[in-house]
Amino acid sequence: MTKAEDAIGVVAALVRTAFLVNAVYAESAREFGLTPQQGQLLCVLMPRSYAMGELSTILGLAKSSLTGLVDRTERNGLVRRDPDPRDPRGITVALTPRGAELADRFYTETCRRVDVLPAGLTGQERDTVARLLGRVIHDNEVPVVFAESPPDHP
Amino acid sequence: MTKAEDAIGVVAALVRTAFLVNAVYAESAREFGLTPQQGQLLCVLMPRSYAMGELSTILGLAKSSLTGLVDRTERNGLVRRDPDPRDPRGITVALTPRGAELADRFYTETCRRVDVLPAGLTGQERDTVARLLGRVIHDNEVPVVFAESPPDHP
DNA sequence: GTGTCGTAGTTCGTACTCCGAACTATCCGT
DNA sequence: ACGGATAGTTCGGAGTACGAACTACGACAC
Repeated sequence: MTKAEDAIGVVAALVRTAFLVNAVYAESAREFGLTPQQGQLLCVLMPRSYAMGELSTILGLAKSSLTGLVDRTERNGLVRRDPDPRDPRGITVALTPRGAELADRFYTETCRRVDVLPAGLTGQERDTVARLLGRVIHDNEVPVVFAESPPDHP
Repeated sequence: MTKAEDAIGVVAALVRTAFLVNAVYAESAREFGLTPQQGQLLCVLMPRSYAMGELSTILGLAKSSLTGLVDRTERNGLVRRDPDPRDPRGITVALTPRGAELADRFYTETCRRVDVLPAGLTGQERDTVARLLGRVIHDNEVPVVFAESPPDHP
């Protein structure tokens, strides 16, 4: 049984877990020569490419912020801007081959690192956490900033 | 029952929850005229003051990064640098009255906002999440960047 | 006492993040 | 063809973060 002094409320549990996960995410990105934001961009683009406006919504950034992020990531050769054939104003951002390869490696390694965080939980407890947080994510319409499975796509 | 397609693994659940909580935290800070980092600094300092080196460890920042953060927060009149009586080299960072008042309000409001995220869960489910994440936090020795209860102190 | 080494914080230069306001160019409805 | 929405970019400014180099002091040895 958990001692009373160690008990914690949902709110603190969520905030502190977020802090932990962020730190791990940032550390993982760092070792791939990525900033957390650039890593996140790569992860979002793994399944498919998006327009700037879509990315802006998904990542929760102002469009002007995104321009810079894509600029820098593009300069690193990881993403590419393609014109949208249907609308001359629009562009779509896609991973370059190098970006896709790096995204895969970063994603895999980050999964590995986050996976060990709940190492002290039983398989069933992990499932419970996944299921309950899954509901929270669903209820709050959290965008897919981190996919469930890697290149599981068709 | 959750549909299979909605099922999610622990890793993605943790990463996406972190994303959600961060966004809420940042939004809350913003409305108090704080950056997330400054808000976090205030929250850490709520129970007591710390030396720069301690803060550096707690927040996971390089000491040089912390100097700037404390500088800016100090410039805003929210924290104060006091000399450490026991060691002329050291200083301790403490909340000013204004900082303490703002920290309280920010903390309370942020709690309120994070608290509604798992609104779709039953009381028991919330307890389960709190207990399991509490173990993860404990196992990974996550510093108290966000306290359990507000000014619960004597 | 006087080295010498470690520790506490700061400074400096650099790169990145983020925003809002203003701007350009194009789409779309009338 | 006009006028209002929409897609992205540019610009200026504040903040974040790091490592390397530096200052100043404590602590231990001799």
